Amino acid sequence: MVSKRLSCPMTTPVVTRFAPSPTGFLHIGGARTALFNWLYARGRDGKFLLRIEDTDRERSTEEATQAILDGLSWLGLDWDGDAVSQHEAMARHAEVANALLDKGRAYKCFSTQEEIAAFREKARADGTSSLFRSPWRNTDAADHPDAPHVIRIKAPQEGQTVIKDAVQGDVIVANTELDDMVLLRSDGTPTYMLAVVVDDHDMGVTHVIRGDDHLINAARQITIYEAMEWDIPVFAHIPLIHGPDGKKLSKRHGALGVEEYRAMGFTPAALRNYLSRLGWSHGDDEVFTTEQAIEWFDFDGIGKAPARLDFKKMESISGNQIAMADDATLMRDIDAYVAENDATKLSATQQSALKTALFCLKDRAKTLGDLLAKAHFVLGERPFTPDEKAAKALDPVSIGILKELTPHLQNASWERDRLEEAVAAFAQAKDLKLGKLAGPLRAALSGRAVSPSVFDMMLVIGREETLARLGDLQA
RNA sequence: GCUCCCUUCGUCUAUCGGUUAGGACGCCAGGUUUUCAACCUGGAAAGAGGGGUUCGAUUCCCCUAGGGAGUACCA
Repeated sequence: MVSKRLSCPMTTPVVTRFAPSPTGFLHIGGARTALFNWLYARGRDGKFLLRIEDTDRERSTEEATQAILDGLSWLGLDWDGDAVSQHEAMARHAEVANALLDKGRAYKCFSTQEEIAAFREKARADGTSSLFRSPWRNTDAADHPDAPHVIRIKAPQEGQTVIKDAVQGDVIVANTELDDMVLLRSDGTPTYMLAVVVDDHDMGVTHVIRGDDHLINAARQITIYEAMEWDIPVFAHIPLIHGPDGKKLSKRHGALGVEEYRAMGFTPAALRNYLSRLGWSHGDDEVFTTEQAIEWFDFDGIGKAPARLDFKKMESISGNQIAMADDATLMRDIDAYVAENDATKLSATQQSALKTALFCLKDRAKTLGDLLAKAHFVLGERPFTPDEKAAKALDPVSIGILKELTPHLQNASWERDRLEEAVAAFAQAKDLKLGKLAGPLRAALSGRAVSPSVFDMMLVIGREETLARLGDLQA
């Protein structure tokens, strides 16, 4: 159920944002959140902004920021304008906290952390609410001591706050559940609650699409919006992604960062397709282009339950995406994959050879690694040293047969149908099944037991090279 | 503890009160086949449990159970 929007979508251009904290690589769950924000904005002619939530100076690193930027770029999720640093807006956050103070919607709280801890302990023992109720909420400024203090929001204590969530529906939170959260710490730095609200407002964010671990936070944030009399954005809290075992994603699952998927040979298009289907659907559509996803994506297709990662399905979608990829894009993906996984890059010769072979490689690979393995016949060089399985196919008898076949190839017209006819005719003449012949031929041409069709390979490498490879065989 | 959210085949999901509960991945059987991949045919496989509301509930409401989140001077 899609709830009513607070801001008017007809007059307000859509602005979404992705706001990761730079404490590590781009998490696969974060990647999906970014993807959803991106799809929503791109499908509505809106803007997709990027904000690095680096207010926690201890844990934030420059490397992590770079890793996130790289991850997003690789995934093809381009953001509008420059990525902004939340940390740099600290002065503005303090300004808003003070404005709230002036409006009487916030107050200085001089309670020490020890006092608060004691309060909570007692509350727990008494079985009463452990939400801290500051004694300073209504104290006159004249009675304020000259001591360190935080600034707290004066949250409503009666009534309820309604989160009109585009995914979860209306979520009602009793205001007795909301505490006077800290806006500005005693050292003058803003808390996350203050910073997100101020930044989202200042950046003109109209739709906040994020993990549902923030659902309750939205109620707290709404109190800030209301105190400042700012427009409340549309919230869309999406369920988190879980590991294959249904548990929260953690180190134990491995494959947490998008770069690991890149290393596994998944293409950006494949990951976009798979990730978009985790928690979102458009009828029975499974394999689709990014353009279609942009066109189709909307909140009403988002489910409410967390989804598990399924590598088998990811591979299947990846295979389909590789098959439907255009050659130029695929070559770029392959290049990046090779550059990252191998010590050496593809030579210009290898690249052009690979390109001519793509037609028979694309539809039989699930990952880029698969594709490359089957491309050995254009990537390798004569003389080919057969791997173990290929060597088995090249027993003396088979080699003898291939030697006999060679002259037939010498004279054959070099077209797919003619080649097939020639080889089939030869096989029949020798009273052999085609399969009996194709095995050794494949081994001779590629040095592998797995490859594209032998006829396609002959077409790709040409007559001269085909004959040369057959000639390399030693009985 | 309290508050909030979630719950359809093993997995991802469709269904927006009336369906033999559909599709996809995976799995099983058969077919096709020059390997792999692909493809074709068929199959097993689901509404957490219990109450309501209704002529009729997977669908609406309540309870229970099981998951998850929040309850910070973390984000």
